[in-house]
Amino acid sequence: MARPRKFDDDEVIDRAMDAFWTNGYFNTSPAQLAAATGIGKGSLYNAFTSKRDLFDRALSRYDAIGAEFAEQSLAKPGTTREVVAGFLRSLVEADLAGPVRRGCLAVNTSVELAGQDPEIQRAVQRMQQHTIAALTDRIARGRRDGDVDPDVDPRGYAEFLMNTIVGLRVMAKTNDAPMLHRIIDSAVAGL
Amino acid sequence: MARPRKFDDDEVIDRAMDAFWTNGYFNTSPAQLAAATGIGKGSLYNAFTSKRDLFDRALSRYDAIGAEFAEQSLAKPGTTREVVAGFLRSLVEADLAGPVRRGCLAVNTSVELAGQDPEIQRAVQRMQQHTIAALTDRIARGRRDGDVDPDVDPRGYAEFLMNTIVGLRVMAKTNDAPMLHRIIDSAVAGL
DNA sequence: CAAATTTTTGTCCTGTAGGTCAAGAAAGGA
DNA sequence: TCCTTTCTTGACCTACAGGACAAAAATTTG
Repeated sequence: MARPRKFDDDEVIDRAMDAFWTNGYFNTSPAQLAAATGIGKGSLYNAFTSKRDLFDRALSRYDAIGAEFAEQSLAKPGTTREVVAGFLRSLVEADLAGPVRRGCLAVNTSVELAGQDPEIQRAVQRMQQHTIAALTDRIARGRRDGDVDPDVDPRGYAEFLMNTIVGLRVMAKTNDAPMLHRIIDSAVAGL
Repeated sequence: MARPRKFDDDEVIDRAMDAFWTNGYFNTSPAQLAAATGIGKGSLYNAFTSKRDLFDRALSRYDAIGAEFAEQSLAKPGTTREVVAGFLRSLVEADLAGPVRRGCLAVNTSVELAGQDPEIQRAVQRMQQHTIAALTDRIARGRRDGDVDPDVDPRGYAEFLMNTIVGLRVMAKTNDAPMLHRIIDSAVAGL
C-alpha cells in the first residue's frame, strides 16, 4: 500500500525517553532527539506530531516500565518492611549506578513542567497513583499477614512512602549511599 | 569618578531569583530577566558576567533567606514535634499559596542542574546542610528538654526530615493540602 | 508495469537565546 | 570647564530551536 517505516516506534520512544530523562524537556533539542534515535528530524516529525507529543509518549512508556517494576519488586518474598525497604533501596541504587545522576523522569518532569502545565500535572498524578496503589496493596497484605501493626493505615502510609521516594530521588543527586540508606531505614520504621 | 549605577544589585538579584524560581534556569531568557528586573539587557551583562553568574547569586540569596526562615521558624515555642510540624506546614502552605506552583528553588535547581554540574551540586549540598543543621539542633534540644525520645538520633532524624521536605515540595506540585498534611503527620510521628 | 500512498532526506524558514559592542550619558576630579 | 571613568541604551551578531515542505524513494494493489 505504501512505504513502510524503517524503524520501530517503541524503540524510538525508548531512546527519546532516555534523552529527555538525561537532559530534561527544554534542554533536549530536536537535533539531539534525532541523534539519539538514529532517524532524521523529518522522520521524527512525520511519525510524531511535535516534540511535546513525543515527550508525552515517552512519559507513558516510563509509567508502564515503572508500574511493572513496582509490581515485581513488591511481590518478592519477605516481611512488608523488608520488601518495601528493598524496593526503595533498588530505586536509590539505580539512581546512583549511572555515571550521570538523572534521577526519576517523573520527578524531573513534575519539577520542570507540572507547575505550569495542567496536562503534565495529571500525567504525573497518574504515575504517583500507580505507585501508591501498589504500596497500599502490599501494606494491606502485611496487615492481613499480621506483619504490620493494625494501627497503620495502608493508604496513608503508602502516601507517606511515595513522598519519601520522591525525596530520595532528588536527594540522590547530591548525597551518598549511606545517608540515603539511613533515610530509608527511618521511613520504614513505622511498619 | 564615574557614573553610578541606577539600580540596587540586591534588588535585581531578588527579582532575577523570582524569575528563575518560576521558570527554571534554562527556561528563563536574558530578555525575561531584563523585563523582570526592569533594567536593560546590556546593563545586566555589565553588572553580572553571565546568566549563569546571575543565577549563582540568586541561589546564594535564596540560601540566605531560607536559612533565616528555618532559624526563626524552629525557634518558636512548643514541643519539638509541634515546632517541626509547624515548620513543614509553613513550607507547604507557601508552596500552595501562589497562583503558580513554583516549589522550592533549591529542589528545582537540584533536579534541573545538579546531575550535570558539580558546582551546582555543591551549592545545593550547602543549602541542605543548613537546613539539616537547624533541624538537628532543634531535635537535640528536644532531647535535652525530655521532649523527644532519647533513642532518636538528632542528625539521622534531621536528614530524614530533610528528605521529607524535599519530597513535599515536589509533591506540592501535584497534590492537595490534606494529603500533604497527612504526610507531615506521618513524618513527625517518630519524634 | 503503472498508480497510489506513505517515508525519508535534506533544505529552508522564522524566532529567539545568549551575548557583544559602540555610542552617548552621568558622575567626580584637575 | 574639560577629562576620565563607568553606566545605559539599543543595535547587532551568531547559533540553534522547532518545525515546514518539496522532492525522491520504497512499498502494495490493480
